[in-house]
Amino acid sequence: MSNKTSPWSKDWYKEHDPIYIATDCIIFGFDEGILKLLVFKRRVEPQKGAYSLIGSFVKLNESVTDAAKRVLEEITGLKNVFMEELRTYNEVMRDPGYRCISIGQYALIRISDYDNELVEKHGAIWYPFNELPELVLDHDIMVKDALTRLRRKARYQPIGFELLPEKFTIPQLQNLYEAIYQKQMDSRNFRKKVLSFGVLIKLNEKDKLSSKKGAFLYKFDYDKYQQLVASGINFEV
Amino acid sequence: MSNKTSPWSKDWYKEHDPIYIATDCIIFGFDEGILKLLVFKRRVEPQKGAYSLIGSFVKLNESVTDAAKRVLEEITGLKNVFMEELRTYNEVMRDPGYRCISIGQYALIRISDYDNELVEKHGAIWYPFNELPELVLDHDIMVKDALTRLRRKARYQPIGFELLPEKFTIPQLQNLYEAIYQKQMDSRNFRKKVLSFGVLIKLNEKDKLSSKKGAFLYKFDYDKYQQLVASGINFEV
DNA sequence: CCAAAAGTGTTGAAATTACACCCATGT
DNA sequence: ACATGGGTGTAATTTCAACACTTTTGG
Repeated sequence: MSNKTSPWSKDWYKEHDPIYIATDCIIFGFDEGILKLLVFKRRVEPQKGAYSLIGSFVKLNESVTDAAKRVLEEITGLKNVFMEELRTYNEVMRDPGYRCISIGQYALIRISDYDNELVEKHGAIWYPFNELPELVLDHDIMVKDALTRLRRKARYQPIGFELLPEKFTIPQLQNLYEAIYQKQMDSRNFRKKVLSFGVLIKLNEKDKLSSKKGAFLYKFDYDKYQQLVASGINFEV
Repeated sequence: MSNKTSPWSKDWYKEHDPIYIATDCIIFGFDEGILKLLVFKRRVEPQKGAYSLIGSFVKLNESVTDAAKRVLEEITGLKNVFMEELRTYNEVMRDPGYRCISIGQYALIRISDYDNELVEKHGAIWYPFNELPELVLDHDIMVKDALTRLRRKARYQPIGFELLPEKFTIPQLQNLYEAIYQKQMDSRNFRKKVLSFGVLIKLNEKDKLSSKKGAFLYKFDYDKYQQLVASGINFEV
């Protein structure tokens, strides 16, 4: 129990059952054309050596969102990442330690930004999505759910940008979508579609890392995007 | 605290903060062309007389889903209703009684089926969606969230059928969609669309309640629907 | 000069929208 | 006979999917 004084004058609900609340983060990254997930190798018993998602118990005086932000910053050094609640995992016996409900949250991070030293210090590892080890408890299910959500969400909201550096090329964006949906797309149609939304700003710079010709860099126009959303636009990719 | 014996040999998480968990149900019904919500007038202090959603604390030995089913059956007499988790409401100070996280769940029920006596006995009332009174705590937000979800969900999964009687007419179905989306639709296009999915079985009976000519009754083909979903079909309405 | 990735348009098919009249029947 | 809601088809538009070649440049 936190040793801060409680902001409630008394506990009106004493006759009910309190339950432990945890939050587990399904953290996606995108690097070298591969979708990756940040997992964590347990260094203490029980289940030492087993892989799990990154998570934490929720404290009495913090919201679930704050708890997730806290662990995320602790391990990656990043603030202000895109994060969204997935669902609760609330089966009575899901956790052998005690009754504990976990709230899954998935996060998208720019893999170029994170603090590698911090990540290693905490025993966290970026795993290619296709080569994930088995995870503890119901964390495998959480990962599956998160991918499903990411796929659905990316269809009608341009969240893909959260996984790319601030400046990116159209082919990079296409690679990301191909990694998310695990299928090839036609480059002409893809370009046409994403440009048609009018939320990409073409820059006067080229990225020459992946080709001799070089590809123009773009950035995402958040303001324009907000306007369009407000006006009720659809963003199916 | 429930006085059953705990299925856990010991509490491994003693040093963490337990929190109360509640679940609140956003219960939609459809009656006489109007989308309705089942709300509840508090008959005890605090906030006696205020309206709230129907909810319950989650017990140590029941899942959140079970808790929601329990209150739903208690109040409507119905089992096996369509219900789905919406999201958690987890702000630290959302409940002045004590730290309590609520898990919102929305349910769709056939308004023809519920047990009216039970509903009245519990002080519950069907309110037209457009005339809802103010609700306690953050329940107004839950309702708003649930409507948003219902609208999104109804676009790609035929959950509308959950709100209609087993046998229904196409005009009834259209009325429902018009109530959900608050806009008029073209009857020819609507009919074409819903029939094109091939999940409606036309019956040899007519419903004559709303017209002299009478409209053919249909029922929903759950098996066919499952097949189509398995084969990866899209159901945008 | 050549390998490798970037960039660009057109065409046919399919889906979506808009739109107006006849039908059946209870009163 | 008439008012009421049920039922039907077609044409115009838009969106989507398929498809291949030219450009640039570092090595």
